[in-house]
Amino acid sequence: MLGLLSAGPASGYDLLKTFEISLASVWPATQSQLYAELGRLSKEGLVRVVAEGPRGRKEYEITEEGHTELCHWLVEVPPNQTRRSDMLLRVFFLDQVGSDAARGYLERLAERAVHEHDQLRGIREFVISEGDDALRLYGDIALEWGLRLTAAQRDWAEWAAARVAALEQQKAGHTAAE
Amino acid sequence: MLGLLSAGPASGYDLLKTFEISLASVWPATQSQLYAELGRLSKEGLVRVVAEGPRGRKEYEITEEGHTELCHWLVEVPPNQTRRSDMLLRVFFLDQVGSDAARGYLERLAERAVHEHDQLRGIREFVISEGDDALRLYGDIALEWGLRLTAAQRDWAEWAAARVAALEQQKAGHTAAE
DNA sequence: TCGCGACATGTCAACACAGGAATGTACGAT
DNA sequence: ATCGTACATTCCTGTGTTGACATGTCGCGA
Repeated sequence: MLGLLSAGPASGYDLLKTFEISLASVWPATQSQLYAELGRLSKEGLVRVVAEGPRGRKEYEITEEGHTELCHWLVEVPPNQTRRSDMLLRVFFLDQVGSDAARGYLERLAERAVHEHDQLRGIREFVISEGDDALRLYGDIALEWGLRLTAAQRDWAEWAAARVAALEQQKAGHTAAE
Repeated sequence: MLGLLSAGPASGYDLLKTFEISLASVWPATQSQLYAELGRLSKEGLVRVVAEGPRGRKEYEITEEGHTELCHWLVEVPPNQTRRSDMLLRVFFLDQVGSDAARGYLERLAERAVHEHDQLRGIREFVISEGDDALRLYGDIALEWGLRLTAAQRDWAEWAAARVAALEQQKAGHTAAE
């Protein structure tokens, strides 16, 4: 919220819209959370209501303290290391479903990665056309992360599927030899 | 829990220990959650108490239904796409702290990635020594994901820091020329 | 002018999660 | 014999999160 407001004043509704198209992919949150958070921030003096519009619209602005707090969080608060990945959790137990289904799972992961990668490429082309230099720099860096991540995921999933296939083969040969 | 129990019967305490050394990095959870989950699973008939040991120890076993449910989850339940990343969220607002601090943040990300990568390499070497083929396959595949992810993160962070530095340079030159 | 869709905020119940405290038992070493 | 450690489970409190529901306003086109 503080980050979004640092680009200029906006209402909760505005922030919600901006949030959904830009940040929801890296930080999912619901409307209730956003409004609740605005209330909290307002009570703590990190944001301030600067105007009231038509339908009860309240326009918020980031305060000095808010900006200080934002910068503090950006560079000083230690990043959260552990991310939860159900995708990887499943891999640990993939031996339970047999190598055929396991290979299928990995192949589907590869396909999904390719699909996501293409989507991101589409977004980048769209964003590039309306570039405004310094402001778009960090958005592009984040996008690049997505591109590299999905590319790595495709490679990995294909590699893993091949390894499973190799073991499958080896086992079949072993059984036939006996 | 179901996945861990599919390797054989165990108590909540056993599962907790196994969990901490093997899965906590991809699926953080606390002791309270694990015990609570066991209770729930037991009530739903997906696990069953097979023996009571010394200190109130209850040994659980996965049931037929539990195993069916596990396999169902592994291959049929659609994976969760959105992962939360405070690291990436910060990148979006990095222009707020100036290019110097921003570059510092990215460089620290690169360092952290290298450190994690080394740790994972250490783990792999330790695991390789006590390999038992098919069983260790999927653990190794998961490990490989970690290695590729951290390598990609280092490359990306270094690339991003260089881009920020380039823009910084360009700006400085522009200002000096005026 | 009527109604629909976008605007705009707020509340609620249910559940997930983190972290820690409370409680107690068994075993092995001294 | 007893003391510390590992074993083993349960409960509690506060906070984060989800998804749905409630409420109402404005503007525009038929």
